[in-house]
Amino acid sequence: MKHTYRHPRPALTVDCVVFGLDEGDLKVLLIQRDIEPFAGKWALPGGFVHMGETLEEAARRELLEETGLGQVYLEQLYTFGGVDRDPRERVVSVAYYALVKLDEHEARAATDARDAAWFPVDEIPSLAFDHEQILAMALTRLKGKVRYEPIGFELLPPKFTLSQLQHLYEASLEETLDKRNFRKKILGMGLLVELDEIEKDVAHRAARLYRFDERKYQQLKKRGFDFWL
Amino acid sequence: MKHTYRHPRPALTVDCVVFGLDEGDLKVLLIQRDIEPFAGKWALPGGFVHMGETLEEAARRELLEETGLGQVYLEQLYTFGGVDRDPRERVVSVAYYALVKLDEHEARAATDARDAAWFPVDEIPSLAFDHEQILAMALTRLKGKVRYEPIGFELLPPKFTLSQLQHLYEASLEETLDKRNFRKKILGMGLLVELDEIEKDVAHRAARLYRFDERKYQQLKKRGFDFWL
DNA sequence: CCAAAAGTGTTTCACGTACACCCATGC
DNA sequence: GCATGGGTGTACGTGAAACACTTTTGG
Repeated sequence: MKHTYRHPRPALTVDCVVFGLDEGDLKVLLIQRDIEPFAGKWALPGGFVHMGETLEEAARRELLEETGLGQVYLEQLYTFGGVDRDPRERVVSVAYYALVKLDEHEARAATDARDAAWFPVDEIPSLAFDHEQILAMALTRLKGKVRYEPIGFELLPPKFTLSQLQHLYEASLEETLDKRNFRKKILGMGLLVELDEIEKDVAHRAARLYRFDERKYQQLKKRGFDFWL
Repeated sequence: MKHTYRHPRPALTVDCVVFGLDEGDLKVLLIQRDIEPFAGKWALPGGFVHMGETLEEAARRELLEETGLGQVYLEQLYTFGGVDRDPRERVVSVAYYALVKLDEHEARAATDARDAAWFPVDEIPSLAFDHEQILAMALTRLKGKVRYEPIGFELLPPKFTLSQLQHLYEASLEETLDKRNFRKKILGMGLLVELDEIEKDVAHRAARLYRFDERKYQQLKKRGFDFWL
């Protein structure tokens, strides 16, 4: 099947930066390319946008096909339109970033034909195309956004300890936080529900578990509430 | 000349939301379409991305061609990929927003064949395609960004009064600010240079003129300075 | 002299920040 | 009993917010 147009067109792709939290370490999901160009190199999961799907649908489809991940938090990052991004032809790529609860998805991460693996954000190998630039922008964005929207919870399991939450913030903000001040502030927002449950199988005093109260957050947001740090 | 591909491709366009400040009123530049679809309707300036140019270059070119504006502050906003955005065929559009010093450009705004005009942001007519949605997002973004980056100065002439600056902030934030607190804060940042000049031709006490010290801002930013409000 | 906007300080209160020790549990 | 992380309160200082009158100029 051939498709002909009066003017040449760039190809259009989506690429996804997938963040996950592994024991307090922020990681990114990469796949190893099995075809040229850049065969053997690591790259962000992504692919061509089909005619009948929106950009976000394309991103979700690629994510599912290449990494087995469904039902993730997904947000558009930026569109990369450098003329020579791809050595074959002009390709414009709409980049998304995703936040996933790693423990729920870890198993299926490497199911496709291509090799997929999680890399700590400070040990990223050299990447194909301009994917290093995309990843850098995603990190900057995550760092900025995590401060004023409670998206961090997308990286944690439904039930979590305050220490886990703190480590998440320390990892994404790249700074250490004072334990008491952190707890004061986060509990003061009233968005966490204290559960009647504690950690298990830990070699020290077990911590209380909490969950994020999405419902309450939506209510407060309507009334002009600002999440902050 | 025909161009043939193995798979169908969306067309790729750029659209620009151009903001200008007119006597304290925030305005947007629109052009009236002279061809179908939506002939006669107002729309954002924009057009197709050529093969040899980046997305930003395309946006600048369209801006120059359709509105005569060059040398403007330009930043990518979002990419709109709804399947039925354009009734003719699949078109994905990368939206940009621009900030222009209106007094320097006003004259040439309506030079092209198409009619161009500035509309106050609260009196926008019904727009072609999904341009109302794009405009709404641009306003939200402007409102958010103006708080933590000194982009507002892009809307003012090189020499301005503190009242002009305050009105700009009041217009983009949609809230009123206390005069004394505003002056204290903005002068406290040390980013404004007091000039040996005052307003002219005003029917009341003339205000002192200031200019923004771009050089100093770049220095402070390197040292981790945060612009705020 | 009147209208219109320019310009100027102080007080109050909330919140961010710094800081150190005891507790519970598993091994 | 010891190692490991869990959990808790106070004091201080900075910065945001509220608030009203005098000054200058042109008409």
